[in-house]
Amino acid sequence: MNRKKYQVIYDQLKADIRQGIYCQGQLLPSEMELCLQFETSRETLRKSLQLLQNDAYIQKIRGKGSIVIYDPSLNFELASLTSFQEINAGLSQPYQTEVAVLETIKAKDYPDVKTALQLRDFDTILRVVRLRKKGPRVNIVDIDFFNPKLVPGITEEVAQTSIYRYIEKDLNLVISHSAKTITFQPANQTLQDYFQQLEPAYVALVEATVFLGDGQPFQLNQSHHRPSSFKFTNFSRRQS
Amino acid sequence: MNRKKYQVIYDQLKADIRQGIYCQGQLLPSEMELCLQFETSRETLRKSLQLLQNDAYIQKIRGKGSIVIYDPSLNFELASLTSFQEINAGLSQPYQTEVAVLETIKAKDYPDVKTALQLRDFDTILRVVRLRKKGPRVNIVDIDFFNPKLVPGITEEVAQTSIYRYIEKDLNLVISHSAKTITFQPANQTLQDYFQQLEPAYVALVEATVFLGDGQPFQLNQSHHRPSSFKFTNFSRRQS
DNA sequence: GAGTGGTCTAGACCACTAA
DNA sequence: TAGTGGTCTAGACCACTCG
Repeated sequence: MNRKKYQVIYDQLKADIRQGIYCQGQLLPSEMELCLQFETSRETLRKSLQLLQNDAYIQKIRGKGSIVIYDPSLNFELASLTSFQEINAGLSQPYQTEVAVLETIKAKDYPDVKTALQLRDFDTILRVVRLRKKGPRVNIVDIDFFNPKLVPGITEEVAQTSIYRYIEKDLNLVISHSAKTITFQPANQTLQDYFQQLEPAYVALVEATVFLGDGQPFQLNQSHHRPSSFKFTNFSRRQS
Repeated sequence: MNRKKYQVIYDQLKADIRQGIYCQGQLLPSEMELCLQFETSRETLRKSLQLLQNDAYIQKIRGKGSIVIYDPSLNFELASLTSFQEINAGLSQPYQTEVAVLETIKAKDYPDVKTALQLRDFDTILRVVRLRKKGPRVNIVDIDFFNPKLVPGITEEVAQTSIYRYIEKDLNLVISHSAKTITFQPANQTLQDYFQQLEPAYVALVEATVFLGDGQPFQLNQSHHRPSSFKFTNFSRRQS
C-alpha cells in the first residue's frame, strides 16, 4: 500500500463532511464503528480524527462523540502555507502575474533581508517583484528575496508560473514552514506607482520568512495588498 | 498521577528549549534516548514531540532527528484563542480597560450579528464596547456581541475584568474554538471619536466568532486596532 | 549497516456523558 | 450502567539519512 492509512481515512471523512453526508452539528459514528468500517486500529483512526479536528472539521467531546463543526462559508486557505499559484488555480476569476523585476542584489545593501535569510555581507540575493492583476488593476505586489545558494536557477519563466512548484518538483527540496506577520504600512512612491490608485496611501503587508525542511530560511516574501481587497482568515482553538 | 504524561514531557522540553538548553539549529536527543530519559513508551513521547512541532518549537526530519527551530524573537500569542486579559497580564506595560457601553439590543436590528450568532429576530443580544488604553491613548476598541441565553449574567464588573474567566470559572462552560478574519476598514465617526486621532482614518479589524464546546456560537468579537500599533503573527506549515 | 523517525496494531485502563 | 472518547503501552515493520 502506497498511501498512509490514516491519510486515506482523513481524506474520506473530509470529503464526506464537505459533501454534506455528515452535516454541521451532527455526530460522526463512534470511533469503534469507524474502526470496523475502515478496518483499522483505534489509534490509527484517532490520528485521522485528530487531523480533522486540527483542520476545523470536527470537535471531539469526551463521553459524547465527534461533532461536525465545518462551515462551508469559511475559507482557511490563506492561513496555511500555500503559494499564490496554488490559491489562484482555485479562483473562479484568476489573476494574471507580471514579473516587474528580477535582479541579483548584494546582501549588505539590504540589512533586514540579510538578517531574515541569515546571510553574510558578501552573499548575494535574488530579488523578484511580481504584480498580481485583474485586468489592468493591480491588487497585490509581491516582493520576494531568495537565497540563491539554497534555491538556484530561478528564472523569469519560473517566476511567471510557480516558484514553489520549481523548488519542490525540479530542485526536489522540501518547503517546510513559515513565520508570518500582518501589518498596515504607508505605501512608498514605488508601490503607489504599481497600484496606480490607493486610497488611502497604505497597504496591508504580509511578510513571511519561509524555511526548508532542514530549517534554513530560503525566502523572504513581502506581499503588499490593496487594503480594500485584503482578507485574512484564521482558525484557532482555546488551550485547555 | 494527575497530569498527563505527554503534557509533562511537552512542558519540560518546551521549557528546556526556551531556556536555551537546546538551541536553535541543534538536534534533540533521539526518540529512543528521550523514552529512556522520561521513562515512557515511544508513542507517548512522540505525542509530546508532535505538540512541540505544532507549536513551532521543533521540526522533525526522518532519518536525522528533531531539530530545534524555536525563535524567541517571534511571538505567536495572537494566533491562538487567548482573551485580551490573558495577553495583557503578560505585558510589561499593561493596558487599562474602560467599559464604554453595555446594553441589551434586539437581534433583528443587527442582521449580521444575528447571522453570526445563529439567532432569530425576537432574540436579544448583549452589546459591550470596551476601550483598551495606555494612559489617555486608546489603541484598541473592542465591540462584543454575546448571546445572553448561552452566557447570562455578564455585568459591567465582569466586562471590566475578564469575561472569559467569568464564562469558564463561574458559568463553568467550555470555550472551544474561533473563526477569525482580519481586514482593514475605514473608521466611522464613532470609532474616530474613540481613537481621538487616527492617521489614516482606517482601522485593522479582527473579527472573531467564538464557539462553546458543544459547537454553539456565543460571541462575536470585533476588535478594532489602531493601524500603526497592529501586528498579527502566525505560523504555518506546508502540507505534504 | 546502524541509527533515525513514520506507521500501524491490539489491548488495557481511565474519565466523562447520558439514560 | 453502557457507551463514548483520552491516555498509555510494547512491539512490529517500514523509509530515510549518513558514514
